[in-house]
Amino acid sequence: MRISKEHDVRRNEILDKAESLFEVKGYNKTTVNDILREVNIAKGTFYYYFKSKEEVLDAVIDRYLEIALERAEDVKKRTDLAPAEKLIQVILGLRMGEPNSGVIEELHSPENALMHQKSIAGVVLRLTPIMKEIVNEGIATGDFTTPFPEETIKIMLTAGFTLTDEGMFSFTQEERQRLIQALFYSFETLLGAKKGSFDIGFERIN
Amino acid sequence: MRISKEHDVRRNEILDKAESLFEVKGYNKTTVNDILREVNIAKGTFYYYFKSKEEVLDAVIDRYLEIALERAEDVKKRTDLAPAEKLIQVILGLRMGEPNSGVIEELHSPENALMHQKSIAGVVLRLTPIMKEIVNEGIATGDFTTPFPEETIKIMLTAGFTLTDEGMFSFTQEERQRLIQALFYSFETLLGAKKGSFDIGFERIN
DNA sequence: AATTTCAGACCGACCGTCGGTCTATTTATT
DNA sequence: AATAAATAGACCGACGGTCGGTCTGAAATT
Repeated sequence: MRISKEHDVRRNEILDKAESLFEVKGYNKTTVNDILREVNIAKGTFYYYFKSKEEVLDAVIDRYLEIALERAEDVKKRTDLAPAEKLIQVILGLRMGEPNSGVIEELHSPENALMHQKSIAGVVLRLTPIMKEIVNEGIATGDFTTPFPEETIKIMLTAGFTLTDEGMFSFTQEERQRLIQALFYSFETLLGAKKGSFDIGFERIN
Repeated sequence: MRISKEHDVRRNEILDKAESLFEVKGYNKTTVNDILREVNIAKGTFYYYFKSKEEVLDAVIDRYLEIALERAEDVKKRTDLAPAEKLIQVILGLRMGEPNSGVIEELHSPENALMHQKSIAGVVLRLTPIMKEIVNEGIATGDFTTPFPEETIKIMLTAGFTLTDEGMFSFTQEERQRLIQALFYSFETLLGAKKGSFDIGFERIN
């Protein structure tokens, strides 16, 4: 039996199922055949929409990044938040290392190394410009002072993204909270922000 | 024709050739058959020494880490260096992101994602304890002040390792130098060290 | 209104490659 | 001679990807 659908509908079906499979079994262990079974299509159909399994991964990550970027843009525009608070919001919006939230980070490392790497690269490349504008605001208002605004952002994004990845490092609840505290404290320090301006309550990270 | 060798000799032969293949073609694209051809052994021999291709990768990385750790221990012991200078030495000893130096970082990302991830995890896990001792020295002498010594080390290691990976990000010569400056500046700042104590001459990074 | 044409969605058999297994055989050790 | 260690390479199954072709609905032609 043959079911024909609109291009974008089918494409998104594939993306949705692939995404959840990647989350559950990891990218490596997810077979193209797994995806076919889930979406109920034939091999040919899959390769009609994507030219490789990796391209599906790219598309999945892209979709996630698009959402994150939009959220970040919204936060940037707000006038009721101080620059520091905006940065906190943007970072929390990434929901780094939190299972079942976005696309990223499940299971043990070998399965998801590629997904992890592509995610970091994407986040750093695309989120840095927006965050840089926020930091510049902060510099203009005198909230921040730093000789390396852009580099500071990149450092904090990579470190945060990698260290909170449960597939790479494991920690107790306390270690995790302490790490997150340290990350925000470091951001604050490197930006030369007022002490305490990057403090977040525990409720916000769990 | 059949050539028999001592266990460790053969094992290291495999490791050596695998390592250079990983560097040249990347881990993913390097076939077990490639390794066999290079070492001139049969499949059975390979799997007599290693139970999987991934185990070879682990062994290669482990060898690299062993060397880095030894260097770090040596630096730690020295009495002619200030803590800050010791940390610089340890980090430069990693030769992060430098092609053809250690095992790590060649080519484009997808091929080496796993290698990269395992390297970071290994470096962070095994190097942090040693660097922590050095930082503690610095705290004792009053050179450093920080509420998060261990976390600071981890942040700087992951950021440095990832951002200088030419397989993930590309930069011009100037961008690269500026990034490295920023990394050392950040380390200095987060450790609360005296300004300029982490300054390095350009000669030392090229 | 009936028929032809066309494009794009879809199908699944097939292929080459690759990591890994199995068992036989040779070499070293005692 | 017996045993263990090392080597060999034919073989296997799974996987990503290809290819030739089919189905369907809508536009164009008659």
